[in-house]
Amino acid sequence: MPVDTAFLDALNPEQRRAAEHGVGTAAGPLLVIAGAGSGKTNTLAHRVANLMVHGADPRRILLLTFSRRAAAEMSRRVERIASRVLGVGSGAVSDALTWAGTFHGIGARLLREHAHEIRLDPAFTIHDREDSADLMNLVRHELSFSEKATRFPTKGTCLAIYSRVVNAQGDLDEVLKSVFPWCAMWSGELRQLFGAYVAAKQAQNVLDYDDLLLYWAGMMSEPAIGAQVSSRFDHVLVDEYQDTNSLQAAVLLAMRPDGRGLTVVGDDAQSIYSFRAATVRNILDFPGHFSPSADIVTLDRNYRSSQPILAAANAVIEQASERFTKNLWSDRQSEAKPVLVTVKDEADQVGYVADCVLRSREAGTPLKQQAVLFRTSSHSGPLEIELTRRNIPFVKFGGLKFLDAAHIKDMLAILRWAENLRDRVAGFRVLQLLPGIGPTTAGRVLDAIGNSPNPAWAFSEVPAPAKAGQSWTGLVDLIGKLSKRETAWPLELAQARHWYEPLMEGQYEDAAIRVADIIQLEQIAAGFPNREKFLTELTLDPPDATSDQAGVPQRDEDYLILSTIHSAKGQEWKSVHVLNVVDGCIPSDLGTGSTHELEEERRLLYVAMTRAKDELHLLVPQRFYVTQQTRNGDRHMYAQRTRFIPREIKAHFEDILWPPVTPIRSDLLPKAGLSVDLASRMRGMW
DNA sequence: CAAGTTACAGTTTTT
DNA sequence: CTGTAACTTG
Repeated sequence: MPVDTAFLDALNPEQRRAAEHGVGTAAGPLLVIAGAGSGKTNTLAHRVANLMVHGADPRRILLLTFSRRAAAEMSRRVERIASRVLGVGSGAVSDALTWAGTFHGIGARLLREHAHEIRLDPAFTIHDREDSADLMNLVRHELSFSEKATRFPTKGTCLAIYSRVVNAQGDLDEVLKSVFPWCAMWSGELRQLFGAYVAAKQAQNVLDYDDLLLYWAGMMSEPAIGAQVSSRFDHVLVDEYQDTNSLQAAVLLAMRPDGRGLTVVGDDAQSIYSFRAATVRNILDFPGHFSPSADIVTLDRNYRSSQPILAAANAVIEQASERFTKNLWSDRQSEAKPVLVTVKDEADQVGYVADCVLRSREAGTPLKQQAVLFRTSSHSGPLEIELTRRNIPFVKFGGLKFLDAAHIKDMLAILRWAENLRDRVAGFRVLQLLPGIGPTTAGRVLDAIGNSPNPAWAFSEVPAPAKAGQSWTGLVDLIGKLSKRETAWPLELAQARHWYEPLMEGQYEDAAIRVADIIQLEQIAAGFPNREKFLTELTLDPPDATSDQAGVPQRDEDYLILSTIHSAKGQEWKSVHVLNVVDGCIPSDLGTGSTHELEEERRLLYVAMTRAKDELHLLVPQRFYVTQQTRNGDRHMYAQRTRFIPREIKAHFEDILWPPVTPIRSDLLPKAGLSVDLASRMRGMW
């Protein structure tokens, strides 16, 4: 049957090649190297649509993206293209494209569906990083490692080591030597700790982030089950492949051992997640995994940025010691070079950004089309204050989240404990909400429950601890009801709130605000079909924006975007400001240890710069505030322009000083000007 | 011995 | 504007 593929005419030849690759017959593996702004999402969406036009079943297409937001965007685009061509009603396509999500999210779903085959209780709950660290801490104390004469690594470090070993599929001693050399002396203890940690997770029926991948990989390595799982899909497409780690690659290869129907898309120049064990080797080694090896399509035409912005970004990435992709090109001519703005300090930096944002808005660029990016979340603090002062609405991505607030975590812990009474971290938190119950008592109660075959019953039988007040019976009652699912979702939350509210009033001064947050949580909960889905999705992909008004952004209003560079991945704006383009921030002084880390910082600047379409401002404060770890407290530091923009490439930028200085006539104030200048330079040397 | 209280230091990036 | 450490109190 002839198929109408006129919709592919909108693509350029390379994009079209990617979209049409191996359609119809069983397609061989395909690697798409897609530079920044090269229409990657669009190409992938066209490919999916084209597969469907040629008869692929959307329910048998697995689409692995890096966030739920990216998955939603992809579904939306596929929907728009495919519904027109296939002539089906609105929503029909994206509803059928059900297997779109992150590796972790898809892993969780597959594990629940196949739980019985791998002897896993499908009611498992998922620990986020902090929960995992708490459990690690519990185990660490049980093994008395906290009482070592020389300091044992903290819970966070222990978890980081564990996670690294799992995700990089490495050997503990190797990982210690290369990434955590200062912990190498603890190798034996760590091994013991991790063993106990794994045992604790299993006893409590909880999985951490890494387990979602690890169990998935394990499941795939059982020939019978693996074949069954992979046979559920005809096509597997992976976005942002440069940011996957070795464990994810193993899962992927197990899903498509011969590479049939497999497409991966990525850009090694934008690899910025190696701290999460992502390895650029994945994308480089991809073609060679198969025979014949995978086809490669390179998209190097940039549709996003103006030529001068692109030239500057290329100049930055060109200094990288190792590179695989070609320079991007664009025919979006423009006179405006990116601007390198030198300002005195952070206060001026913030003033410049606010002025500039408002000016652009007056000139017709809505706030939503503008973004301010920064290396670390805390760098935006002063800006947030200034924006609030000037009444400029904004939404911040990355950093502290709605879910991180203590009262929200309390509520979620109640739900999670009810979902899985063996989840010790959740129970530990909930029990200690009661006045008079501390770690020891909570631990005793949990022991009584955990050892019982019927935890819910065991909990109702636990004698009320002497010091716990009347709230005790309330809690037993609440957990009983919730775990028996006597209340319809999402009313459970209101029920939990009624128990929690009085306790909160004793605990917090601002209880009223916090109650409002919880009510907001209830609204979010209403968007999920049930408790399990709610808890799973929320831990795997928490709402990542915080606005000045806590919670969700005001829908209709215009607002400025603030984002960490990491969270800006895949996005674009007309005008972009990057804060603190200064050695110590970019590269972060924590990231200059190895050339490996340094190269990643360089790519980070590249990613930030390539988000801009028409206007790009890099801010260089000469003096900035650091919070010094130990002695002397906070102090100012004299900063230098980032080493990634050396003198040789400065010609790509327009250099300006702000606020503009009116030239001082040298015959009037020569000495004062000179001495100030020298003094700061002297201090700047140290 | 366990809980509560106070003091104090600490802050990359994220599924 | 939080988590931990040391101290005080029941």
